[in-house]
Amino acid sequence: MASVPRPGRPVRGSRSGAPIMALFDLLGRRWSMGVLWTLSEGGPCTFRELQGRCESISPTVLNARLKELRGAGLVEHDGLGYRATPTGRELYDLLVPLGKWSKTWARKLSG
Amino acid sequence: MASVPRPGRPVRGSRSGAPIMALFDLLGRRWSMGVLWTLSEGGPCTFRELQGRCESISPTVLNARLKELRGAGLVEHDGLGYRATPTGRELYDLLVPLGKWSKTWARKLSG
DNA sequence: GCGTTTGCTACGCTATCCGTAGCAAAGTCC
DNA sequence: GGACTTTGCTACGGATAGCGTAGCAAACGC
Repeated sequence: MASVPRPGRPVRGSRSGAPIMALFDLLGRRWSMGVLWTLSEGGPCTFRELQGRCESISPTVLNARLKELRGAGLVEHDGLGYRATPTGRELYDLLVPLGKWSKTWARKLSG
Repeated sequence: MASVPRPGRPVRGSRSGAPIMALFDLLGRRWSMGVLWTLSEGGPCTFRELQGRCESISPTVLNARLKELRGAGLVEHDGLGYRATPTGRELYDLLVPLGKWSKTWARKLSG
């Protein structure tokens, strides 16, 4: 499996390991933001339900993304299932404006 | 080449084509956010200089990302080179908080 | 016991990404 | 005019990441 990108160490796309590049490396993987988004919006849930919420994700990739997000301290797993950590919540809060913006973007593209 | 994700049409990861999922599809590709970030931070520049700023991107992928970002109306190309469009700027402005946040995230992970 | 749920892995295939090389078109200089 | 450089981009072959389907071991419910 690919290693979990961590700020301060060289990551894909940056020898310096600048935090933003480490973050982009982490989030710039298929389904990374989608999983965090879905988990934060819909609330904590099991692996299988998360798979269901993300209509078309394969368990292989879901598991990979969850490992990475857990390694990055954004998602955690307890007896009841998966949930966003407070840190993951923070990041989700920063993604919310993207959700709003994407709607106006959609109008621009179609109109 | 992969098609440019557009809101309103089914995209990777969402049959509904919800704008946010189309955006995640677009941004959740290697170097997508990095290119937009680099272009917005450093200002307009040529293909080759952009390649230089992104230390380790291959021209194949840079060209693919640029086509997608242009198709999405976030980047444009004139006689002088590439630049972020006003829309691309808007999106960049939403990414800036991620840059700030990533620094505290980095401290959390290392400390 | 027996069925269900859960988290996850195995497998083979496709798509994406990689580095290196190089090409055609457009300047730039003399 | 002709040589040189810059620019945007493509070709190629190999490596990595992601895909869908199937299934397994452990934990639970009854």
